[in-house]
Amino acid sequence: MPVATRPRPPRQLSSHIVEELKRRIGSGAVKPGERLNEATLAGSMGTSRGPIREAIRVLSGMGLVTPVPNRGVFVRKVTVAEMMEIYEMRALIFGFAVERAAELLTPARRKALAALVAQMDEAAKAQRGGRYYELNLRFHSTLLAYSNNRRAARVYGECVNELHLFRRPQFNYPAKMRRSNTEHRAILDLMVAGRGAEARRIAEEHVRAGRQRLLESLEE
Amino acid sequence: MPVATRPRPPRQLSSHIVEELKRRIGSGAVKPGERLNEATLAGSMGTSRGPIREAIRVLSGMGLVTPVPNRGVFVRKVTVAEMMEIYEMRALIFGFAVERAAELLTPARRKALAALVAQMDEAAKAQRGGRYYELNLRFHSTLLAYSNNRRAARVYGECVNELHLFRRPQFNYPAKMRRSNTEHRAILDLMVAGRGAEARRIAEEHVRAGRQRLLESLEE
DNA sequence: GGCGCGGAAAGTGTCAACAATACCGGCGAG
DNA sequence: CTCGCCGGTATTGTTGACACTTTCCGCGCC
Repeated sequence: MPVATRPRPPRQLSSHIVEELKRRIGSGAVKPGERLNEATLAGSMGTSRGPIREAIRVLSGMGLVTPVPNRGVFVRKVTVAEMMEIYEMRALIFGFAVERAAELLTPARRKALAALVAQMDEAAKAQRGGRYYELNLRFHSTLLAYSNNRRAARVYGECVNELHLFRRPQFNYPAKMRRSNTEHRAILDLMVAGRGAEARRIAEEHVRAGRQRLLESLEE
Repeated sequence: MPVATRPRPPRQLSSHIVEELKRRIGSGAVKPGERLNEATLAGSMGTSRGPIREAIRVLSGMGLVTPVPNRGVFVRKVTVAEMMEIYEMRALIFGFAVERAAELLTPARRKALAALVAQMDEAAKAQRGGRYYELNLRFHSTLLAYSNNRRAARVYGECVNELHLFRRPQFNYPAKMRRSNTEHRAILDLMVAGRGAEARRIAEEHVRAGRQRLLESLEE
């Protein structure tokens, strides 16, 4: 009986499996193009194939995996061309969100963003790439939240998720972190100054610059 | 044996169920906020609950329905506020796509778009609202395809899907159709003239104008 | 030696039954 | 009369078993 062997109580819903699978895909534990074996996953999750299949269908609806009839589902393989397209969408939406967030900026929000930038400075100084990466995600998603457009935030989140695979090993060099954070500060300053349109332009360039940095690191 | 009683061979995959459910939601056969009963659906589709559940999970991943643990899934209720947000996204992405499509315009593509505009003129003259609606969707999705950014096309398609419920009963008045198509022609003309940035601005306004028209028709 | 070909193995697609949970009555106490 | 308790019922969550398809490997044939 697996009752005693499982520390956590039997999960109430298959949504936990979705999270676990997203984590495995995002962390690279399962690589793009790989097939998800239902029986194996069921074994490793301590459940039956039913919930696994349902979780897989959720991922399929989100476009993270592509199902092939009678052959199984394969984790989405993001080509470089697709990556470029996704980055363009990210730039577009992020720029939009920055301009909106500038219009809707409050003192509290301004403080929260400034705090994040300061923390990123510290992380860069301490050469803590992982921490910077995490704060960077938070900074961007916070801005999206401040745009008061949940739809935009959702789409942006999906783009970021799919770029995870490519972006993980970035930000190991302090120079890159500093340059990136300089752009963050420029965006925030322009927002505070009420120059939303300019902030938007810088924000778009910021994302495109990130794409360029990633592209160069891929070609090595 | 159901072999002889079923005209179509037993469906190969639950993806047909997904299509059917999307159709039912899009056509208003099941209304927003309504619960999807697995057993009932299974009966009406002539299948078991398993495939139904999987199809429902796909819709859940796409955000068309929201699952509540132990209570079932409910079709997404789009509030007016959310509709505004989605329209903003649509305007943003459509404008972006128009500018890109202008850069990538070829004679063949130009002809295809012009043909659609001409057909919409005919539909408007014949007061065929349904046909105009369909052509209108095609015109927009064609432009998205011509932007050569599949990601943008996908997100745009999702937005349109969720707006379906609101937009269906539009375009019953010839005046609205004509005005809408005038904007289409303006966009295309600017694209052909190589003035992509202006086309983009008009395209954004075109979507926002559609939103405004819809908003007014809702307040009656 | 290369090429189909048949059959076993693996894996997905489907189903019916069981367990667990939430809704909906009525009933009694305060 | 209202509030809380308590069964009955409907519905979701989960499981194991079975059918079907694809894949792969060894074998015989050309």
